[in-house]
Amino acid sequence: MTFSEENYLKTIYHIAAASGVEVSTNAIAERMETKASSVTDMLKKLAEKELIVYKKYQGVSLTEKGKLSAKMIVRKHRLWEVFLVDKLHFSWDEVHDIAEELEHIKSEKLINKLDDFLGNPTEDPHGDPIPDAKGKIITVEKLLLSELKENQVGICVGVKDTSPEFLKYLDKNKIALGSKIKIEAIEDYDLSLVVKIDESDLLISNKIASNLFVKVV
Amino acid sequence: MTFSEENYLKTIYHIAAASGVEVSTNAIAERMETKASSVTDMLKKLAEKELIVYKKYQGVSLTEKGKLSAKMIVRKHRLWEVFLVDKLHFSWDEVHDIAEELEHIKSEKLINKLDDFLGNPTEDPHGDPIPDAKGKIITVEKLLLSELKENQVGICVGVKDTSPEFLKYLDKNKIALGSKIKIEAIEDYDLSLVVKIDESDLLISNKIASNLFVKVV
DNA sequence: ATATATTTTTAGACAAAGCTAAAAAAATAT
DNA sequence: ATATTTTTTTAGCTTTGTCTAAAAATATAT
Repeated sequence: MTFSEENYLKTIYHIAAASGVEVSTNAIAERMETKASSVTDMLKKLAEKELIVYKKYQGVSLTEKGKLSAKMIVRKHRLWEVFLVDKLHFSWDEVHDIAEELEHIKSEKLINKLDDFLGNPTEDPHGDPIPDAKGKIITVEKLLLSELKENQVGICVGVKDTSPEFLKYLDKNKIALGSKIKIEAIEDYDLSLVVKIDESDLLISNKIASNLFVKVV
Repeated sequence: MTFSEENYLKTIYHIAAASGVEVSTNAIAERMETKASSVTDMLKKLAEKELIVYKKYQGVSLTEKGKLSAKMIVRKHRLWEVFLVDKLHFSWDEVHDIAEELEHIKSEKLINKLDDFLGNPTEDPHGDPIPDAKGKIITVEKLLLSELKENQVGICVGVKDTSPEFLKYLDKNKIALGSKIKIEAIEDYDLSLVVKIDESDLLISNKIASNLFVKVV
């Protein structure tokens, strides 16, 4: 499989996971910052290889084979992210682009040895689950911080937006995976929140709260 | 720089290091298992980018810029090999192909952090020197085992042939970097050697001895 | 010194993956 | 129900890196 094929597969996987339905040509094009015509070409190729089910004008879905391939790419991406953060001490906002390259290294033995070396982590530095060697994914049920009510307490378990900008904001405000977040007050007008992060108070916007996953305690 | 350009540069670097003179189109083609016509095309491109000096029919040499680029690729290759052997416990005959892929990952920060993580090694698992971040290479003077006289003692510091076949032969016979090798006798007829590896006797052919680097003690 | 052999380059094709512009299909609006 | 808009596909072109076959340059041998 080429890098390009792998990238398409991964993109389709992510969009499908988020939407649940058939994935449209335009959705893929937008996400990959490419043209719809290029996407159509690639879809034909992936269908030919039986990695996706494709009917003209009807959008695509992954076959079992395609889904497994996609999960293996995601597995590689997330394991490398753990390596970069835990072993090489990169910050969580720096690792995505490098992992985008590392995820294409082709050696099952390598990735399984890396998995062991890292202690078989189940989540990457952003709280996203890491599929195991068979593609199995353990999902923790989690809520957006914006879904909590006043006085509820959550533990930060992941981020929805993984952009460097958002991650840097979190660093700056001492919010990390594992942080205890209590909703002190919700402002009706703009849905902004007064929260207690571990022991200090902070005012955060609804936009921030809508991109933070928490597990209610 | 593309993967392909990097591979050409690295090949030219290795051939030049071994021969010292201009590198011929055919030598590159042979080493890369490609056709001379493909090489010619690429040479024009690399010359255009001022990575090599190329005059038609006269062979090529690396510019300073090209040499530094090549060294950085070699640096990455060898550091990844150390990672694979030291941290992931691959054997030294397994790491070359994976490192061929990893050497193309583009992040200076990554490679420098990896270097630190590995303890700034100066040699890869085959005894080859690892260029530092500036391209500086520390070379230990070393001899081929086949150049020693009877009763001389050497420490194995590297291999000339890095093929899996040769490396597996060495493993099988308990020869590793650091092994103490004493020449007990040299057979005039075929130049085969009776040697003492650490504490046990072994008969090895001249071909083996011509691929083992030692430092005389 | 000339003929032969080898090496290198050129010319022209091809596959992969992208693009633009135009055509076709599907979705939406009146 | 028809017209308009949006989405998707097709057709044809570009670039990168490869190839084969033929031509040109260089090296070798007689």
